[in-house]
Amino acid sequence: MFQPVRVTRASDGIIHQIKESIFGGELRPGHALPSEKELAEQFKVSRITVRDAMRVLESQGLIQIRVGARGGAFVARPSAAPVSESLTNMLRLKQATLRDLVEARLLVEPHVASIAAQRATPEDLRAMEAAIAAARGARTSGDRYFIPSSVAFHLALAEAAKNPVLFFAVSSFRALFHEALAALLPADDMADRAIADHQRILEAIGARDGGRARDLMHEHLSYFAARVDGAGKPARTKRRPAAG
Amino acid sequence: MFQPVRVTRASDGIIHQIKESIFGGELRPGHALPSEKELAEQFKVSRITVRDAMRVLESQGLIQIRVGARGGAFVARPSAAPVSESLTNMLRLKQATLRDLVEARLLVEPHVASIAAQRATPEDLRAMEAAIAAARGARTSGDRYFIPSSVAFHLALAEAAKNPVLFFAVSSFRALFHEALAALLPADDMADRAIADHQRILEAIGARDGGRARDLMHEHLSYFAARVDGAGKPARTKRRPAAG
DNA sequence: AACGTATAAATATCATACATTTAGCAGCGG
DNA sequence: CCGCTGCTAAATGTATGATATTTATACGTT
Repeated sequence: MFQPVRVTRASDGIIHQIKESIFGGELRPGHALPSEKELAEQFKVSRITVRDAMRVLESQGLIQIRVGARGGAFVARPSAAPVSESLTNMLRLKQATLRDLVEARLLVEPHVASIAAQRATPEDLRAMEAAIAAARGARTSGDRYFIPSSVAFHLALAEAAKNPVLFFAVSSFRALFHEALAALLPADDMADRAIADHQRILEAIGARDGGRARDLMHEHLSYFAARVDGAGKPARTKRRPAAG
Repeated sequence: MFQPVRVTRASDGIIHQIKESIFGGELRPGHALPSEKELAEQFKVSRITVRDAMRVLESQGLIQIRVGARGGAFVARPSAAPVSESLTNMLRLKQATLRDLVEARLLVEPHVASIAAQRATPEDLRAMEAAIAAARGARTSGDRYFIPSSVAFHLALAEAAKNPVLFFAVSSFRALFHEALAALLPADDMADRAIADHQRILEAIGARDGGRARDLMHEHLSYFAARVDGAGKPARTKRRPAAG
């Protein structure tokens, strides 16, 4: 019947108020918050309590803290990193398998590719083109780790779908997948195949052929899934001892 | 060429070490960490530094902190809450629209339903059945807010797909959607419709008819999307002033 | 003009003390 | 024997004040 009133922790109240200010638009990305000392005075609490709140806001990716003169807390730009990290943490806790991850990607990314084919702007196409070019450059200069360029392509594609929800989902899935992928030896032929696949997907998107983009993406992911899939290996870089 | 060495912040090192212990399996869900005082001694830092680390770990959903005797930090069970909150934060920052959210759900959930039809265990079916029964009970007792029961059904269904990646995705999407939904007046007929839809989806899953489950889920989501979709309203409960 | 240095502002950390929460126990009374 | 009350200890929450580090900026020297 009655509701508990003021469950401990003053920092929660501070977190809430600052969040409201950010989401309400009073504090926009890039804006500086007052210093810890000033915040402590405004909220009528000690600096410690303010710092607790800042730590949480920072770890959630809402603010960025810089030390030194002209330092302080600044409202952060939206980024997939905290979402991705959060998801990664939970999947590790739950001991999700690579197979689970592959299944999710096969469900989401082909469809995202088809949407991107409908909505990609010229800038999006250029970004994807640039990612492919960077991958080629890295290849010819002998860099065996094509993963960063591969990530750039897929993210540019997800961006082209113009749906932030799907963008964050794709970003998060890929982060974990590539972490696992990087643990394997990156085979040379995989890099070449990836670049060729990306090029064809880009062409389909440029031609506004959503169906073909979807099919190509599905094929692309299936190929790499087969190469990585060690029959349900855990999606974690460090192997646990046998007992597990 | 060279990597920066020891970027400030001792608490980051503590966070890293504790994470490794958790992901490495040395600390399992439910296990208690040493007290702040003991941790401070082990890490050779002050209690403040330890607390900073604890705040971050707690906000990321890796540990849970209880105050009082027998209190302390305990390794948390995997939960979609932190992922969902993270995603919600970023979507608000990016001013994602309900339309974006609906698109993502329409892409993911029908497919999840079809997978669930293949993999649901008897317990899963019972859980879904129980969620529907709870919704009916709440309806007859005059509770207009059927949302919690609706959430329970969809989560039980996502659980039945036996893929933690998809489960977290569905959980996160739904959290934000229902927050927006709750801001509207919950119409009585919507509750009845939802319950009826859920029942039919459950039957399709029970009959192992993945295709029908997918179609029903798509129809279900489309119906509610149409009811909620106010032509691209921001996915946030509090409306910004006109200027925005 | 380039380089080093002092300075100031802010966060990072430390040490200590006190407040608050909460489980468990002991004691009292029925 | 049961149940309530209140004490107590252990842990986190908060406060205070001080020191250490980081870093942009201004200043001065060469």
